[in-house]
Amino acid sequence: MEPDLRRLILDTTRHLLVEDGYASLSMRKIARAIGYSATSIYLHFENKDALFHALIDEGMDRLHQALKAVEKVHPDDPIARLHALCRRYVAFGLENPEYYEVMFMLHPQHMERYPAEKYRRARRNLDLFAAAVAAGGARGVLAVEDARVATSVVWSALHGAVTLLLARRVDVRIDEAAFIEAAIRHSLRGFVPLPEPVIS
Amino acid sequence: MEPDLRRLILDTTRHLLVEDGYASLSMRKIARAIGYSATSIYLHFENKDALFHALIDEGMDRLHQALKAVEKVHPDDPIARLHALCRRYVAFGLENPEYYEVMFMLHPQHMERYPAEKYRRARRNLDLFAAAVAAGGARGVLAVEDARVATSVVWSALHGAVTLLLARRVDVRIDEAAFIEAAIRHSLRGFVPLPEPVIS
DNA sequence: CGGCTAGCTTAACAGTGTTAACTCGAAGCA
DNA sequence: TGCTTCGAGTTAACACTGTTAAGCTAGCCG
Repeated sequence: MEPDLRRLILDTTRHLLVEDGYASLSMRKIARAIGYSATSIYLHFENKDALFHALIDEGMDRLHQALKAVEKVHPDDPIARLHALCRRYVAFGLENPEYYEVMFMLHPQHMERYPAEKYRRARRNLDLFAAAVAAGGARGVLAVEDARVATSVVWSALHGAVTLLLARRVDVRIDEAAFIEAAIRHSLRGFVPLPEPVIS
Repeated sequence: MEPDLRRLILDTTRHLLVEDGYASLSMRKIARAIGYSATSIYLHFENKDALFHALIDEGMDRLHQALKAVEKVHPDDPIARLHALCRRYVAFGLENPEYYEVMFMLHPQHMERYPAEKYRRARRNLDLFAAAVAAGGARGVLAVEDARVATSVVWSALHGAVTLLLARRVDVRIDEAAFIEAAIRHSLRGFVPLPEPVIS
């Protein structure tokens, strides 16, 4: 009956994810929400994991679009570009907690491994950071030893901030915006070229 | 019959958590492992959440002991102390993924909120970091604006590294130890005093 | 009309957290 | 000793979960 039940399932799932969270989401609940029986979902997705993988795909695409948009704003200033990418990444995580959770926080234990073939899609997002880091390194404005490692380190810092905020583990007396800005600045300051190693 | 069934439940739960992971852990499975009926667990713990809260308590204590041990090694060098605390924190997370998960990665959605009264216990661990950060700030060897924020920022970076590693999201071509060391150094370098703001 | 198929359904299996009601033995006490 | 109380542990049940097997049915093709 429905022309694109798959599309309807995905939208409803995302919607329920926002409303009730990942923990309480069930196939039967999704089915109830769309007015079909639970088994209909299995006609469009192999299982619950496959459904979440599809959501990861969409989330990665959305993030990529968001990051690409800010990337173009600073084509010639790697530091400003990196700063903007960081802000956008954290903002995306906080604006789309349901996406962020399925994209980056579900463990291999919780979910069948995200197919390796699809990892490339996920890596595109990291590549935008890597390009800015490498450009800054090449231009000498950022102290970068290994661009690949440095990129992961920055990502790691952003990921830590997002996840702590989403899990509400950050001291409530700290202003959220101030914390985010401090985390990003702190991470970028880790790239400041030093005359000699101060930290041994 | 059993002199301390509560103790047995906790140990078995931790054991199962290590072996099979959080996702596949059930009250009935725990009960089967200890040779009691599932409902016996409810005589010692209000519900599954309470059982996990007890595990959080133990994890926080273990972490505190680990951090206190390294804290005493560098009583007069805030930077070295902070560095050692960071290493130990990450090591703890990777050595005790099951504890780390229930301690810092379960969402309020997944679990009844960890009681506010017990948060103090959790905060003790952060306080060890805060003391080192504040000491470094007072001594002028670390550039610290707001010690509370700075402490959370460092913690956030460590948390990001631990969670990405546990979720196996870090590029497999990057050596784990190198990544950890880079993340910690990067975070500490964010405290290097600067003559003027390079990052606007 | 008969047969096929796509799309959806119901029924079922084995599992989950949790509650209510029960058993049963030990302890306390008259 | 006999009776009661109590507490630790039990079974049975409820309302869920993801998933599979089998069945139904409307529409299309020959």
